Amino acid sequence: MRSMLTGDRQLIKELNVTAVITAIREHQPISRVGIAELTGLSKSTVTAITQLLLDADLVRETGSGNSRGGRRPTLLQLNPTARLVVGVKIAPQQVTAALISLTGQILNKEVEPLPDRVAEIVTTTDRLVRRVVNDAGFAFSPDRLLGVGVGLPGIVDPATGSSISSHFLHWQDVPIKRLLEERLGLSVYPENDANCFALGEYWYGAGRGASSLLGVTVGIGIGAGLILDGRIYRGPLFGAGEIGHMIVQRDGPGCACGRHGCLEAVAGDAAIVQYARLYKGEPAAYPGGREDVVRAAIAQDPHARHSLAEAGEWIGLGLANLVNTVSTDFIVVGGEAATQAGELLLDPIRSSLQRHVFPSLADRVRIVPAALGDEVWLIGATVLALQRFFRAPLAAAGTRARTRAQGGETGWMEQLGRVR
Amino acid sequence: MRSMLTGDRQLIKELNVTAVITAIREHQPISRVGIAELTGLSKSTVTAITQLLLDADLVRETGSGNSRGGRRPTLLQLNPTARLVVGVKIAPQQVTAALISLTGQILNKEVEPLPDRVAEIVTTTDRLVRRVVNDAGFAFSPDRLLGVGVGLPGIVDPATGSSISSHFLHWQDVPIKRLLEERLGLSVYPENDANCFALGEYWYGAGRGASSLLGVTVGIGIGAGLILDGRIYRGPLFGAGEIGHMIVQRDGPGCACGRHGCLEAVAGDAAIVQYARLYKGEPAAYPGGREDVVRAAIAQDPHARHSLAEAGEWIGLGLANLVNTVSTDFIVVGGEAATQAGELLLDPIRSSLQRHVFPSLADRVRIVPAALGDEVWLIGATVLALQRFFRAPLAAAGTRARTRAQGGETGWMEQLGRVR
DNA sequence: GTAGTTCGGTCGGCGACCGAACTAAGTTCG
DNA sequence: CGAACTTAGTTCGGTCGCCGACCGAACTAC
Repeated sequence: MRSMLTGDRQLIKELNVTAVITAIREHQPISRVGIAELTGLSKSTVTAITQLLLDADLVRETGSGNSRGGRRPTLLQLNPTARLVVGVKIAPQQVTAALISLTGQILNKEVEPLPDRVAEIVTTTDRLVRRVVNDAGFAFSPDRLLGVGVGLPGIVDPATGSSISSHFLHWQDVPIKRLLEERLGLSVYPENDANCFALGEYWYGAGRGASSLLGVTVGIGIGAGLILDGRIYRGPLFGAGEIGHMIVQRDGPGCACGRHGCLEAVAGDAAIVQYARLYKGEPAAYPGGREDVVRAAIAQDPHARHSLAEAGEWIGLGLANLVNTVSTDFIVVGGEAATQAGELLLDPIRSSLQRHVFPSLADRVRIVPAALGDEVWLIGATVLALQRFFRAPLAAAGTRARTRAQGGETGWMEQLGRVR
Repeated sequence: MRSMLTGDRQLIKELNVTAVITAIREHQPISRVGIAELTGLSKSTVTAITQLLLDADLVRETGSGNSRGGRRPTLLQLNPTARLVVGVKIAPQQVTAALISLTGQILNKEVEPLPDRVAEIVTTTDRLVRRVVNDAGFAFSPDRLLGVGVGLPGIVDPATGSSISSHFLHWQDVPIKRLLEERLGLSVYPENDANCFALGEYWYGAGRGASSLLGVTVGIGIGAGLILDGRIYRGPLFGAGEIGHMIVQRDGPGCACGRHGCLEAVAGDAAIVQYARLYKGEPAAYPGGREDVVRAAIAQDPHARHSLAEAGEWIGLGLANLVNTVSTDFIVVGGEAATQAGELLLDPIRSSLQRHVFPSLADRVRIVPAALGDEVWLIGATVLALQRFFRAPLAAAGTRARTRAQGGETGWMEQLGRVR
């Protein structure tokens, strides 16, 4: 029997405790009064909740701040290693694990090559996670470890934590969450890698402070993760953001997915190389593939530049379509190709986006390069575990929940009188 | 100072009262025990809350149900006219207002031609709303009337309730919410018309029971409203769903919006007529425009049919792109052209969608015709006011709120001990 | 030195929930 | 056909998290 959202005291407490923790995380060092002002909670409630957090050693008092004309405030700070999270990235070539603090710092990191079979991947991941914790000098305990975020290519079912399908890993319905949880004894949060990228940039990178964010990765494939109101948006079919297979050219060139005219087919690594060879008129040019093309473009090769511009034109069109239909206003571009090519790719994307987006929106869309580099995947993956602790930056209130500040407008409920 | 989401007793009460009302609305007639099972609330709480609703005459006891082996249950039903809402549609030619009950029944309806100037439109709307309430024999009182939902073309800012821009009405930054509220003394909820269509079909039409829904209207323009987890998704720029200006053909035919290759330009009414004339080889054929083309298609005219098929092909491609990127699984198609042409248009759309959507998603997307006819706009508009009362069907829990059924998994909070 | 301000803590009360016990009104079965 | 059992709904007492009011400590300003 499905159960509707209802509230009880526990809900209130969870709401308020996470509000306090989040206020501390985002504004530390901060006083109790500061928290009260920020959250709208009363001073007494803040006192009580911070006491709980102090008892649990999640928060520490760290000296006192400047007086505002009276008693000096006691400042509170998060204890970043009171709890820890582990981020894992499963890529086509290798597995990486990193131990990460509550403030997003990487404390330890290790890599191993990716085995072939699923069972071995699980074993390798298990070993890496344990090693990365133990070698940093922490006990491997569920009390200390909030969980393990796992970024991997392909579509993941958020309910079961199964990898529904992953082209690159040749997976189909692999219950990766269950497999890893059985081995590790920790909560495991598998997630699409583009979503991890978007989450990482949203919490700690270029997207801090944005209300929503589209994180685009350009490389062999073209992927995107969509953050709406602080949470990953997956959609009912769990494939949201799969921009690489948006069809931008009806009856266009064939794609690995079996259809024609996908964005990936006209702007992915392979297409970039193909364009460059075509423009140059040498079918064997750029033997090193996309890396060669970008290197040549940086060295002023006009054919290579033209090729990047063409890919950027298509990507910009695809992004414009997403902006037109999803109405998002902040785009972060990363991934290998984008990182290597920088403005040589970003500039054509930007100009194409401007031309193709709905005119009245054109000047309200920001598009920026990724800020976090290669570790964004790991950090983003851990956010999934952290969200049990912290509320997303700027997280919108739930469905109907009032934020205390505005208050009014509801009204009608008061007419009902008191219970009993 | 921004205030974070926090909870207090009032929040709990609001949550639970709306849960109870919603349970009654969706499952009436229903017993108190039934509500308790449905919501997860205790019997005693349900008793208390239903007592409040009975006192307010929002709910009535209507006999008793069948025994399940013990005392017979007392059945509760909503009093559909305990509160009323008014739906308004501002279309390019006319203004319509309808008085609607809590169960979505139209009690009274009136139409007037659309005046030119904004001030006159406000006056006309004010008059219509008052008349539609008074003529039905109800007092025009804010206590009785929950509010007025207003559907209109163009982009609406949900925060201020201003019409940011409306092509068809030639509006730019019209504070329609404020203007109407000053006249009416009621809460006014302006909303994009495609969103109203989607909301109406979601609550009362073809989309009942879906978790998310994409409502597409095909006519002069092509629009769409997106319902995610029971709520309208507008996006940071408030233009979400503007599928009509998705670019499906790079450097394609010019569009009224100033760009090239928009879906509307290759599949709107004008394009349909253009195709038909081209196929037939008579530039002056089908003088009655799209209506003539569809009539001819129904009468087996091959050129007209081919023209609808071509438009459907493009629309299916556009929808496939939305499915690919937003990962929605349920599409309702309505609007004048779709209503008139029926399967002649829907069939090509369906087949094109199947071919263009990401293969693994193809058999999981449902696409159906609208169920509600012309009044969907009015009914959908009133949902906006009703949402203060009812929770959306299947509404997902707020950001972090637990639904009681699953319960577990949070865990860590319990370790904190009790407040004080 | 005194008055005023700010910070943080304590205490009592409130109110919404829940569980347990109870009443009410059926059904089942020997 | 009556006792035992079931189910529906109410009442009552208990719990717990929040809030407002008040207080002392610590600091500034004059």
